[in-house]
Amino acid sequence: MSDPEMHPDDDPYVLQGPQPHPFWAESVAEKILDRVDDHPDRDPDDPIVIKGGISPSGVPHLGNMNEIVRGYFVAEALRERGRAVRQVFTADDRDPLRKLPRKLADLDGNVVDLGEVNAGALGRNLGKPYTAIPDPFGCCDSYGEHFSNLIERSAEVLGIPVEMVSNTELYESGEFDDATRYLLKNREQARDVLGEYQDKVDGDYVPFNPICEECGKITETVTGVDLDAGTVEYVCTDMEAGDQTIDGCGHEGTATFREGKLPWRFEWPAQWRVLGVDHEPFGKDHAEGSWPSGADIARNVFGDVPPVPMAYEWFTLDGQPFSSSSGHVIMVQDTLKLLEPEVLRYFFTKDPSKARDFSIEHLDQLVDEFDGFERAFFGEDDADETDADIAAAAYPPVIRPTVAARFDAEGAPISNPERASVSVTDADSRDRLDALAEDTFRERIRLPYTFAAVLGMTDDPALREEIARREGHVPDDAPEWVTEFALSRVSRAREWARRTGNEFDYDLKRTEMPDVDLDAETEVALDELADFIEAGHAPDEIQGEIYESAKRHDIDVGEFFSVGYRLFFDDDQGPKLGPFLAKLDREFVLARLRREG
RNA sequence: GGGCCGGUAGCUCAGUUAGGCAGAGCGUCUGACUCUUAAUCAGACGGUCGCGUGUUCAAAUCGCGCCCGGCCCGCCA
Repeated sequence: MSDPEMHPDDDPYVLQGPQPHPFWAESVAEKILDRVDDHPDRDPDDPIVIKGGISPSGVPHLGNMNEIVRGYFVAEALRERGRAVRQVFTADDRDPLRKLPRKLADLDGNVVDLGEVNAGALGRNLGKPYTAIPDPFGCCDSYGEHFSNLIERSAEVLGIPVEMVSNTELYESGEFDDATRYLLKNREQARDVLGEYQDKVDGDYVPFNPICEECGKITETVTGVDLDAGTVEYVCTDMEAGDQTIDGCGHEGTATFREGKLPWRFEWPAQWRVLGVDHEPFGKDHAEGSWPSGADIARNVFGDVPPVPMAYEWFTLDGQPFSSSSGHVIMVQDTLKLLEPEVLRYFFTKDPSKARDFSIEHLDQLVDEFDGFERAFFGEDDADETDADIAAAAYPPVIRPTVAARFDAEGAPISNPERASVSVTDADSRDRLDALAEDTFRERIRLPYTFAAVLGMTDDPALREEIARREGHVPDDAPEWVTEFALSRVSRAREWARRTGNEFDYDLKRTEMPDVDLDAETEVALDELADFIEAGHAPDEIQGEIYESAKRHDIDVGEFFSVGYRLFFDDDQGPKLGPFLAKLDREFVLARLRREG
């Protein structure tokens, strides 16, 4: 094994060094155009193909979404330049199940322990292709289809148009036949090239793994190749999978090219060939491993030009690596309970060559940053030039699926839209929506995230709105859709505060009175306050009376407020108390101030 | 052991192309507002730009050496 020279175009760290554009996706798009327009045998009118792909092996977490969302921004930059783009995603579902995941997720994105589904049944399927394993949830045709569906839904809720391609179907329909035949015919050459990267490749190596017709597992021992018949002979031997061995059944049989799979290092370049892939982002795990060999195989075995690569760094979740097995994961569906989809899309506009933490604890920072990004696009901030340039390029693809979801074809706002994101690819709709974003959507109001969290202290929508108005976030003349849109952040921010249990996690203690320790003076002051409220006074007057009653009894004003917050929120801070108490139902307020329950 | 990517304020991150005063937001602290929803406003604190070294009038930025973290270099994907 040596260290083969890499073709200069195949360096996967494409964002290293000088870049022509401030937004990375535009720089990558430009690279793709250079390659595509240079390509001797390709029709410039053919759509550019961007691919991503993973094995549907378990919970598809936010990190996995890089495969789709990074490609989306590149696709958008190309569409912006008038090119037609197909974004495809291969579910690499003929890969064998190698070990049992500890966590799974149902189609709605609820994570469950392996023990909650039929683990025993799953264990019998080690070594079989994901599409040959029954769905543990029983809702899809196979294990592979279940998790492919989950990935597809993740893309869908982000409004990203992806064509899902099942690898198994590519094999079964014969799409891989030619590439397989070619590799088997040229297996000397295939061995030589791959042998540069892998020690294990020896004279017996055959780049094809049949599926055993007896036990259904992927096998590795090919004993003969019959190109004319289009078959291989095999023996079903044991297979090493990490530290464990998956037993073979010893069966000797014959398989067609459709009854097996190519080893990954060949399968990837074969996918590029079959699907005509022009660009593919991939995680850093591939960057030094399968990418260099794959690019080499494409060039020097298949005689193809490999796609424009892009290695991306991995995300962490609250500072720790994502781990499907331990359950340290978050899915798109989860994050959308905490943030608007455009904020999540924005997260993926950041430089892919840097590792990034998705911090739930500091989610308010991400949202604030997004709000600033949006203001920069609309020219509402004195953003610096670079930020403005990035916003100009990145904001339209970030916001378009949101605008598409919230306005109908005539540009009229849709109240409580069913979906938060709708994907759009055709040029006319894109233009219409971008114009809509520029003139109508620019009126949107974003409540500061932490303020929205505080508004979540009450479930009463009218009260939320009133407080938002009183605090000047929503002007009197705001159109109805603007108000609704502004307040739609409250439930998400509320969920964030609740989940993190942070200082914005106010919760009106309606049913049970929190423990309070009161001295006699304070009790009298509270009684007087209750009497005052009972007599019927305006919100501002109640606020004033809180001061007055505290002063009358020589109680520190700050402490008296704290007592109030303790009584109603079991917290030492909270909303502006007077107006808030004025809005709550009188009976409850009086009873609580009088410590009656 | 070898290769690659990353390391900038307490936190999240810009800035590294093309060398030119060390930056933003958040947090913290102080002050103001006849003071209590995230307040707001003003100000302050906060840095060995991972470490060292070389080049340079000038280094977060370029070279070399090293440290730390991650990934790859077996299999698999």
